[in-house]
Amino acid sequence: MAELTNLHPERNQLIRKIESIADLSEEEKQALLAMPMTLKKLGADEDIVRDGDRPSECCLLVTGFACRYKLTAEGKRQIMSFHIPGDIPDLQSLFLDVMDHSLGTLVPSTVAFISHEVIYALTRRYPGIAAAFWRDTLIDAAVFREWMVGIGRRSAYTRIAHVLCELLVRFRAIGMANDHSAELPVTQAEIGDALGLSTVHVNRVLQELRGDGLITLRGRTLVANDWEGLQIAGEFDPTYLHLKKKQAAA
Amino acid sequence: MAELTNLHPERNQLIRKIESIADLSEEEKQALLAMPMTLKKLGADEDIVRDGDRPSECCLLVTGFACRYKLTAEGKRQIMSFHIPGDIPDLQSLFLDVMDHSLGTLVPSTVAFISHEVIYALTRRYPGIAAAFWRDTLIDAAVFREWMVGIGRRSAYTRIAHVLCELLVRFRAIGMANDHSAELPVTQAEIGDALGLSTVHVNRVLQELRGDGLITLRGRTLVANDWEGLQIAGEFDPTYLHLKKKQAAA
DNA sequence: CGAAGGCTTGATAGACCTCAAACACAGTGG
DNA sequence: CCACTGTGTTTGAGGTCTATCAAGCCTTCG
Repeated sequence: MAELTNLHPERNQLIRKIESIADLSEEEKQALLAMPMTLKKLGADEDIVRDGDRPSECCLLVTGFACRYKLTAEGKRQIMSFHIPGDIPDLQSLFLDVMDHSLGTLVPSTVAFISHEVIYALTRRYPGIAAAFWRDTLIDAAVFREWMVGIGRRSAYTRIAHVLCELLVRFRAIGMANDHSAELPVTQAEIGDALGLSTVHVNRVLQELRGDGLITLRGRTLVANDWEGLQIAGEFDPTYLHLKKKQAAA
Repeated sequence: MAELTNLHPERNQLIRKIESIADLSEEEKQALLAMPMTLKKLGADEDIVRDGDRPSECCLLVTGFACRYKLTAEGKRQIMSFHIPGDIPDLQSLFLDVMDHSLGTLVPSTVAFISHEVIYALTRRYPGIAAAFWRDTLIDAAVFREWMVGIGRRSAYTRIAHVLCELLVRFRAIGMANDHSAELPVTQAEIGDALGLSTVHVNRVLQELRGDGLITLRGRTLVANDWEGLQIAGEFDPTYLHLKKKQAAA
């Protein structure tokens, strides 16, 4: 993934992401780079698509950070996934006409919209792109499964260690983390909404993780002081991310 | 879906299932009916594929009941989905080489194995089949999302009411439930493992649901005495199942 | 009929929640 | 430059939902 043209930084993000999970031919890469898309800037905490919508385009996250979430009847929020630049968080809308959840930004972000028809055409013409996109949605589901185990069966301590591991690995895969440190784009409340915990409890467990020497967390900067230990504490095994070899752990 | 040939009951299950979520041309139906597959009978609580495996075939559930699950380090089990006849629970193995979870039966079942190559060939030749299968895996993910909300943010009472609703609707979609009653193929322990609850607590909440006149449960027979009320109690909205119109609620 | 699995019940404990308030820090505006 | 505001973090004190442990009971089925 060395020399991507710098003409379309938003497309390069996408290529980098796809190449972290699948192989593309040169022709397929060119086709992706040529996709028509319209850019849009958004502030923090803005919805991109809402539960109940019937979108006719998919959203590529170019910069920033986003999440998918649902609200319960009593107004509680469950975040179901975090998304980083290069992700197409609502790719599923290609075949599921009604949104069964919402997609929103967590920090100021830029997104690119690509019409369903363009994507259809691409997948019809290039089986490799279809396979890569399908695989992407399958990995999505794999992450849901992993989170479900955490929320259902693991302690708050383990769960929090686990997301921190996941975020670090995923940031590394797109070059947004050095070694074992990264800028966390999420608040403690958002971590709570993702893991089914209260903000207060997240805060206390975070202190415990610090006390155990696993992490330091100053401002938004997360450092895994003991990467090995953090993985063990979080029962973290990156297999479920289905990254191509190199990108994985270490 | 009136007159399916009775020559291959295992294939008809599949067609019925696919037709509950997508449209198939006559030619595509014939292609599915012609797929080579090998049948196998299994007892209760037997694994079909295991975490870590690299399967070269997919499994079609013909009769019985199955679930996908993971075990935590301490040996706790999280069930991530239930599967009914017609489902292909490990379709994701088509593009994710390593299993990140296990698939097992809950009652004596028959399954049919279809090689990945056969499915590849079919999806390459028939875009409609590819779309239907892709859509199936996307619905899978939609169910994961819904469960995540339940486990993370809803009370045990709501969660249990919710699964009961889901099971009833899905059984109805394949003709295995009359009105608002069905044979539950799961134990209370399994419901607990699916919802992140202990067996004891499942039992107590079930009694509460009975006490509130929402259900009766004698042996394995579940009756939703108050279907409306049960849906409200479970905050159940079948949209996330993405069934084609007719099959949905009522 | 006996065994085995599943269901039910009671008592106790603990993980995590809720409420409430104080603190820290960054950005805004006078 | 310094109050002023707003978000996010931290701390304290209960409270509760759900887990765990331990029996007893009921079906089902060989």
